Amino acid sequence: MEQVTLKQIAEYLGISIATVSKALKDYPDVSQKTKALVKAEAERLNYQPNSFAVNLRTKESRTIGLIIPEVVHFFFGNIVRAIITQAEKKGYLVIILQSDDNPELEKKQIDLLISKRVDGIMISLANNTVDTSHLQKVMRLGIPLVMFDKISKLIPCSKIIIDDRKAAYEATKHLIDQGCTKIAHFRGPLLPQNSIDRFLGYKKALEDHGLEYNSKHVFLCDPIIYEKGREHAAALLDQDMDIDGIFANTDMVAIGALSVFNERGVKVPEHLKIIGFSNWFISSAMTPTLSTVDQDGIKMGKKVFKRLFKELQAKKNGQILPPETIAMPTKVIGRGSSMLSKTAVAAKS
Amino acid sequence: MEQVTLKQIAEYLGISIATVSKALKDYPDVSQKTKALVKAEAERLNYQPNSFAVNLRTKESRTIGLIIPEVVHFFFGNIVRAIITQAEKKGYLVIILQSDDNPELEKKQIDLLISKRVDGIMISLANNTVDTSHLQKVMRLGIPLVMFDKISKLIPCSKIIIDDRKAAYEATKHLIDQGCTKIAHFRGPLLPQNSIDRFLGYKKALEDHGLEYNSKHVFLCDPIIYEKGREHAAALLDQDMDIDGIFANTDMVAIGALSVFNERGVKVPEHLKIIGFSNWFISSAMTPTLSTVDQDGIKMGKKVFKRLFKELQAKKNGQILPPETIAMPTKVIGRGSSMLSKTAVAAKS
DNA sequence: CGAAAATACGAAAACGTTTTCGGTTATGAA
DNA sequence: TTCATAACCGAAAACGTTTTCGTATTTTCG
Repeated sequence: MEQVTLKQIAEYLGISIATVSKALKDYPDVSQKTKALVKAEAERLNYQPNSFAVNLRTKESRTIGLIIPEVVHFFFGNIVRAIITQAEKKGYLVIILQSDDNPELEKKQIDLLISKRVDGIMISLANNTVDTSHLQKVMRLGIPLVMFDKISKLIPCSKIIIDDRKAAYEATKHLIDQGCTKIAHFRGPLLPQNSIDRFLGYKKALEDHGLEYNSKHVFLCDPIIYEKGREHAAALLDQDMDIDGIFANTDMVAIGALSVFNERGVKVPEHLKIIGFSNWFISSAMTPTLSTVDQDGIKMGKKVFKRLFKELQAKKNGQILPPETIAMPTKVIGRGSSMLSKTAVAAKS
Repeated sequence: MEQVTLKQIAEYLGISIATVSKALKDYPDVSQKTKALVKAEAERLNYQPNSFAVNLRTKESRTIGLIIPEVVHFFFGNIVRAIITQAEKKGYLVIILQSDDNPELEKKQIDLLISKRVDGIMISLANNTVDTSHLQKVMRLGIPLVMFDKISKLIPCSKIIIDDRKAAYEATKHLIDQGCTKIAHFRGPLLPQNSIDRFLGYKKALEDHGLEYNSKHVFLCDPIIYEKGREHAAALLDQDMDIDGIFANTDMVAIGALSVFNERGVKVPEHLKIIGFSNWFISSAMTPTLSTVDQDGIKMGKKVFKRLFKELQAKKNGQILPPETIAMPTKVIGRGSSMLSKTAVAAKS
């Protein structure tokens, strides 16, 4: 029941603790013979180093922290998954915390991770995080920090993002290409850079294609949930607005809208075309299938960890890497909700 | 940049390390005056105890491990979320590992958690885990272990589950109550107790209501994915099987089937009724809305952590609790895919 | 006033590892 | 044989905390 220690192996073999330790780590100043003996004994006793002691001595925990607004989320879920997998391959364990989009909680969680002495931190900010003092603290302590998806431009750390503006532009352009002329936007909350950029991309696309921008055609979804999609879709119909296309901030919202149109007999895509964002798995299972913007969570998660790992390695060598911002590619996926032809088309971006 | 230690506070105040430590922990043998001084100084220097040292000394990490087959999953996602939240409230951090339904990986991850000296472990087994030696090892080391959802009856630890058999029985009965007489079952893989029990519940319901059980009406979904639902639904139609109801192992499979019926113009629920399992959020957003069995991941997650916490506390007091198996309630949720009336009905269970 | 009891503090060991540095023995060369 | 060198091993410090136990000082009370 009690875990075996170096001391026990040493006593059993009648040698010193130091030699046992060195033998197990293949130090050159231990003979092959004793190495073999020690290793055999360690194996036999099922020795596992006490990581508390190792951590204390080496000052590293081989553990990294991850804070995200929400775990139950197709996009974030994939990121989490990719990060865990990659980290494990490199011998790192991941502590995951969920901020629930609550800046206060986020702050506490950062402190928690710091006090646990994690080697590095990855974070996607809460929607309305404005005070960034907790993040500055992380930087000040020299803990490698990588932000992704929802970032703050104020913090000089590495960031993995997508070009939301460009992606939104292309989603909107897709609707225009399909013949839409009056396009509404179901936007996300006002604060996060994310929703701002998507909104700006939408607006720019309209302007570039000679369509009038009308602020009445922009609906706020805060929070970004299914119900908001339903709500605004219903409003659209009730007010008899002359809309023939919708660019939704997120698939979830688009699906909400879609459900209202299905209920009310509004034909999609004939009467109205709609495109979402994120390419949740479920969007391809809807009727009609939902057009969307593909945003690969797995690739992003990989990138996030890899960047952190690089900074971790650099720190070990006493270096400090200059922050880097990487934009992941996205692509518009045209499906049944925006295209009459049944053949789905993918436009590169 | 360097973290402040007890020693520094002690030197600054000209007192001993021991007194500083005790002052911060409100030991009775420290005067109010010095306590105040120490606390003020600690606050000022932003002291945070080095958890490595604390862990080493106290032999507990205040960290627990969680292994699940898949993070990106509505049900598991909710469980993860609930566990993280509850754990944080009690001062525990959670290390999450994903087994990808791979028994080998699961084994390695258990070893990883043991070597990290987590205080306790929560696990939902991979679908085809048969060798349970790694779990026995956990038990042998006296590490509190709680299994949930996908469990092994061979391990004498606490388990949080649902009564799959009963739930499946009631789902099938629901279809029968709606007038179905030829009911197919899209079942899960052969090994996990889960799918076995759901299958058995289905079979029992048929028999209890005078309907003939026909093994040709049972379709295997392995893995349990959307595509399998589509595949079997298509087969059903192609072979012109005279089926008027489907009980699917999972909502995902039901949604796959639903999409085929939508495409092929099979009216649901008029021609055919269908019910899923798990009550994924998305099931209420489908057209038609999907009937299902509600299985509350959040409640289950809470229960899982609470049980582990209890065992953790007991262990601290040198006790060891007898294992307990808790079944969480489920309930059938009738929606558009199985009921003609638009009003959804919830039958208690 | 003197003894007993209460109060406040600190010395030191312990947790299990890593790593430096010095020492001992064996090896080889002169 | 002698000395330099290489090969191997171990003593000991260090990481930062917690906690026991002893001691010195003060207080209490007969």
